[in-house]
Amino acid sequence: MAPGPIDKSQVPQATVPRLARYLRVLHRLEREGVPKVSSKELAERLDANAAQIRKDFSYFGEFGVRGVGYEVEYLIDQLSRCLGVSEKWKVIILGAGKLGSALARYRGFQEEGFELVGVFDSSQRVAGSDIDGVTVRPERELPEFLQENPVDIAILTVPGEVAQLVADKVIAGGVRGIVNFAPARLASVDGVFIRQVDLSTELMVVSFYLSKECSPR
Amino acid sequence: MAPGPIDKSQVPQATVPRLARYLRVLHRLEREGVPKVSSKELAERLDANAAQIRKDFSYFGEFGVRGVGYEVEYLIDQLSRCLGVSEKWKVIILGAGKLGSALARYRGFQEEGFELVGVFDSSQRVAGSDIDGVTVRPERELPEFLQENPVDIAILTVPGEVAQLVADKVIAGGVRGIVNFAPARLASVDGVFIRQVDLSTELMVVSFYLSKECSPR
DNA sequence: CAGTGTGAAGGGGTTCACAGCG
DNA sequence: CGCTGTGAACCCCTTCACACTG
Repeated sequence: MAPGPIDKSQVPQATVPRLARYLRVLHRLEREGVPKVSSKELAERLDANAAQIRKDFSYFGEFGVRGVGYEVEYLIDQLSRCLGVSEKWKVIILGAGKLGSALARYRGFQEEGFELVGVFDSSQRVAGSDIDGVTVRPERELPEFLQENPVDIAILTVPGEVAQLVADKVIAGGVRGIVNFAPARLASVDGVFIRQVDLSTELMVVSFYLSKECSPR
Repeated sequence: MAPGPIDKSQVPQATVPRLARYLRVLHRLEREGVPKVSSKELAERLDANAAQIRKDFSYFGEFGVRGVGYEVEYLIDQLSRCLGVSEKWKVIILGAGKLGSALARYRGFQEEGFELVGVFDSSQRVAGSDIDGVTVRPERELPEFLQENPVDIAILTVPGEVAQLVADKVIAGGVRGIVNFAPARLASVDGVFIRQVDLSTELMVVSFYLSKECSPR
């Protein structure tokens, strides 16, 4: 692959979440003190296809040594850079309900370059309370907060009915990335990346494959 | 499409989660009192392609009336049956941590034919506590519980290190479907459907598309 | 004649197979 | 000689276009 900046539109969308998974396994290998790894070994750990892994890497550069494999630490550096997790991203959570506060307390996000700088909720009841050191603020303070504290990514865990409204507010406040857990499609906006996550569909997918058949009538 | 039982392997994997989303929009239309809908109208609500929707339906039967569209209630019945959510599925949650208890309290699951019959946790501290009427039990009671109460689906929200261990236990206990939120691939087992959900990758996907570029070195 | 149902075309992603290199 | 990097084949899925029908 040619050197120089990579055109992201050339990278298959399906590749991106896989890179994140590769990175997780690589971190584990690093902790285990494994210095190098082949695409075949990685594939076994992930039960994936070795060629797939090599091709995914190839969109970004040549990270391996032919006949040998990949140096774990070097590969982690490269993939982190490709995924953009070497940068420090400022994150806020909108909606301190069940899911929102669960995510706020989740360590995993913090570990990979994401810094939770605020939690907002419309309810007066939860406002002022504290989630692992981050204060829950009333949602009406959001515009002012965004003006004073530039935020990169917003996680939406609000009810579906207000999701679009809240999304509009964070976008107006300069947020460029949204992970939406609310069961509502958000209108797309130029320059803003929106990722939809549908937890409630997951059980139905399982239900589909479990149910014996689905004959008409 | 021919009548009679449908072969699930004929249905594209990508179609299944979409059916769940169609169903959600249809339920909203039902609540709004809309009696019928065309694939074009559905497509606008979902921002999807109308032909896609029609093709997805076509794997299961002919649900519409040419020149008219689809009757909302009838379509809901048909899609529910296809997805298997007309049946009542018994669900347990393994791991009453942040995410586990958030999911346990989540109403959405209950509404679509899924019945939460148990929550289990390895910690003595949480065992005995109560989440919206469901008692959290110590994990060692799991085998006995599964013997007395047949369970269809298990939701895994345990730490990654013990996920495989816990999965083995529920499979041994007769569970045939697993939704795994733990950041660990589970070994596949014949006759058991496993769905992997990776929350921690979602932020990285956003980070990828936000970061300006990823030039080598 | 409007909107469904669907064969066929098109595109994207995965897998193969092997050339290339350490 | 072994494993990477990658063009090409393959496969799955999406989209188009239109025949079909209430």
